[in-house]
Amino acid sequence: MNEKLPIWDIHGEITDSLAIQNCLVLGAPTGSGKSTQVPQMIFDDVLSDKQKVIVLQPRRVAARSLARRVACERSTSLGKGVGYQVRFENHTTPTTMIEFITEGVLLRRLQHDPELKEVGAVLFDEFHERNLMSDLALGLIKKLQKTKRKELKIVIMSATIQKGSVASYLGPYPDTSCPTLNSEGRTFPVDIHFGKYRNLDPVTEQAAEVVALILHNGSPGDILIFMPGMAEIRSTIGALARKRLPEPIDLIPLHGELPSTEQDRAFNFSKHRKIIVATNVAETSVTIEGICHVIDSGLARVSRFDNERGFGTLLIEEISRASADQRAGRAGRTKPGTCHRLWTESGHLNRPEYNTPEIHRKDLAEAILMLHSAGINKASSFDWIEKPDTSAVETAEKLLHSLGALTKRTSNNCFRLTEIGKSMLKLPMHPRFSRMMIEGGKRGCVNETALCAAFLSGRNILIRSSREDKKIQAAQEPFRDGADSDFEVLIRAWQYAKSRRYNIDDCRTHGIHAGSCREVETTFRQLIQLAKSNGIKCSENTEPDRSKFTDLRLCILSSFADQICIRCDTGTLNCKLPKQRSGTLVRESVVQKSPLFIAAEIRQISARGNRTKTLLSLASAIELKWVKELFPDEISINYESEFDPGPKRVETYSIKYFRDLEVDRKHDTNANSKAVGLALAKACLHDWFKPKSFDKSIIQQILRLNWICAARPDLEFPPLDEKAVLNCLTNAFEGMTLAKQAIASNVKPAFRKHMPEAQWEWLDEFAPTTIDWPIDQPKKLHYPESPIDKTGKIVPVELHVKLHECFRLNRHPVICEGQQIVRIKLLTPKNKKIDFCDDWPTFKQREYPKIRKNLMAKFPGFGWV
DNA sequence: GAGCACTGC
Repeated sequence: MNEKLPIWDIHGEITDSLAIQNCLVLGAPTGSGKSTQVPQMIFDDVLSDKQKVIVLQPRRVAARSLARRVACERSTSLGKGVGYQVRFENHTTPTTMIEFITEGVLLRRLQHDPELKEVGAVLFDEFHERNLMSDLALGLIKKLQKTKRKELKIVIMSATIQKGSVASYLGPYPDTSCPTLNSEGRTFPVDIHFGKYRNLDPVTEQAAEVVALILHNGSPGDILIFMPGMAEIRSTIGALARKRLPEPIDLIPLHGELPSTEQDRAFNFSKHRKIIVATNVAETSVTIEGICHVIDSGLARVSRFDNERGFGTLLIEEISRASADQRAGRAGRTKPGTCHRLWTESGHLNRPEYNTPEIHRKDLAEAILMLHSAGINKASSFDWIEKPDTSAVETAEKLLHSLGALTKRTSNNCFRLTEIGKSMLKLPMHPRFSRMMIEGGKRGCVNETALCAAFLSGRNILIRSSREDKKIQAAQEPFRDGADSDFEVLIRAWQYAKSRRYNIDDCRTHGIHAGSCREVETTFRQLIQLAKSNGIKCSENTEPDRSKFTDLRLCILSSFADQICIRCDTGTLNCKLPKQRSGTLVRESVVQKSPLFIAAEIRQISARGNRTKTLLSLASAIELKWVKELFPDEISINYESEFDPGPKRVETYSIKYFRDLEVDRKHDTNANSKAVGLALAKACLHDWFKPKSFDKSIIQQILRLNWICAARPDLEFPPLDEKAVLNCLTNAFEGMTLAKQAIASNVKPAFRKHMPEAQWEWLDEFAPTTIDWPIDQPKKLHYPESPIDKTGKIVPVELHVKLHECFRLNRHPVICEGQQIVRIKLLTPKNKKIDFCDDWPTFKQREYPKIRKNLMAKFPGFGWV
């Protein structure tokens, strides 16, 4: 034990508090010693003998190194009194009393040992990170404490803690929080500088500028720059290389996809000042000693799950204030430091206080399946620390249902675990992948599906090649040759790496990450072993078999059916997907020729100019007949007729749909004459052509009828709205296929049939085409385009007439049995508008005298009275 | 003329 650490200042409070209460929230920043000391305090001073302490860690490295340190402090060997378990590594024995384990391990353990009988306390370390798995684990452990293990201690340890929220969640009664204790950290002060104004230059340039400033000021110490991604790291390094700096520097990129040998450069000694340009890895996963200055772009790529569309997005977002503080803290580990934030102090206040917890950002399918294994079949009513969105739960349940893991129960609207679901739970991965392996068992290709599952759950094994890496691209060519699936490329590349015993140089020249390939083998072996022990048929030879590659693609189809893609054309890589989604196949995919494929990976990313792009990757060519075989009930055929504006004719197709996605279209000669007429009618309304007979008189008829419908709804005329017009035209065009025929046709009889002849006669009475006039011929009436204005009033019918022709008019003209006045548009003798008039006698008396003189002067000889 | 953060069973 190390009693000099700050956490020991509150040792008594911790032990006293846990002696009377079973929950404790402990706020303690980095350097307080909480992760190493608190587990020991609880084991030594709180629990009775033979009760184990479990310490949950979000990362394997942390679990490993903490266990080593604590074992050392207690002078025991690893696995005896103190141990750790992470995936692929178990350094615990029945005598291990303090266990550091990762979150996934705990959730797996809960499946076998749901009561955690030998455990006296569960400690959640780094809880502020709010990983989905730790939220889920906490929910399950809390439930356990409320039911079968009332004496079980729960301790939440966190650097920054959302005030009160965890404590009240764990509170013994509603509205009563569990105790909260705080400890001091042991770090040095960091001087924070904000931008003075909003700088619109790229953050990469700004960061380089700040580096130059620090160097010119002569302030010593290494510099850590936070950027959102690889591209930005590259351009920051470029910007720095172009700058004239007063001293030689060592420029080091640092991100998760870098091979570990290159990552080590950040930790190794350098004779020059180190400038490390890093992604978020350096915020939590990796700690570099000796950093004195942090330059923070304030940005990060954040993945979110789009529940509507069912795929992930990876967009650049502004980090939270808590995250910015965490980044700043990286400058104060060895001595006082500085942090330069490339945003303003007032902008800082607009940022969210904390990052969005994973439960609101991730696909919940795996978590919900785990809840089912704990007997909780209604995820939405589970006691989460923070409830997931209803839509997220529904999306996940739908996916699990479509994978066959859940059946819908009729009563209660709950889902229930199926036998398939139970065997899926035995495999540690996303339900989609486990479903694929189970299908592999049926089709005799477990090895191949397990390998693909390993690729999907691990890091990318191929080095992402940029433009200049022509050599690497050429070296990868043999893996790509003749492949029908991007998984085949990965399998061949992995086989190559394995045959070279993961030699780093051999792999690198072929564009392969040796380390990632090694991990794939470990995962693969674990999956095969689990499959075997769970009764999934495996072949003895674990080498991937080329003759199984077609079956493999069938398995992929069965578990990714909702990610079926069809190419829009051969010229572009644009594709359509079910649910009205679309995306672009990645250039490097080998599936360039197949019109139909499955994309095992879909994600939306930020593209140039604030746009986003949906990328389809890890593609596998499939055949339409496979879809019919696997999903016979989800294929439908529709006969559809469409007007083709090229040849100006209607073409008829039989169209096959998988769900709502068009997957096939064939010309069909068995055209339905009504459907063809409808297609012509639609084309006509879209102004592709106009029948000669569709003239002003018909349009006037439509306007008159619609006007009377609005003015006199009591008369119950049937309106000629768009739908009715379409119907009339459809009838008129029935039996035709060419625009030419339609143009020459007479549409009038079809419109006449819209209502009985007697009704047309009434229409002439109520809404006549003309109105009698004291002199000359009757005058034409103009009916409005839309009979009702914005305020809901009837728009009057208009009469366009020269003012001097009105003098013999005694009464204002009316229509519709005298109920509606006609609005007169008064014109000069030269047809220029003078005014509107809704009451002629009054106009004549009041307004006309005012304009008479003027009219007389301009237009003499028109008998102005 | 374009395009990818980090974990974990």
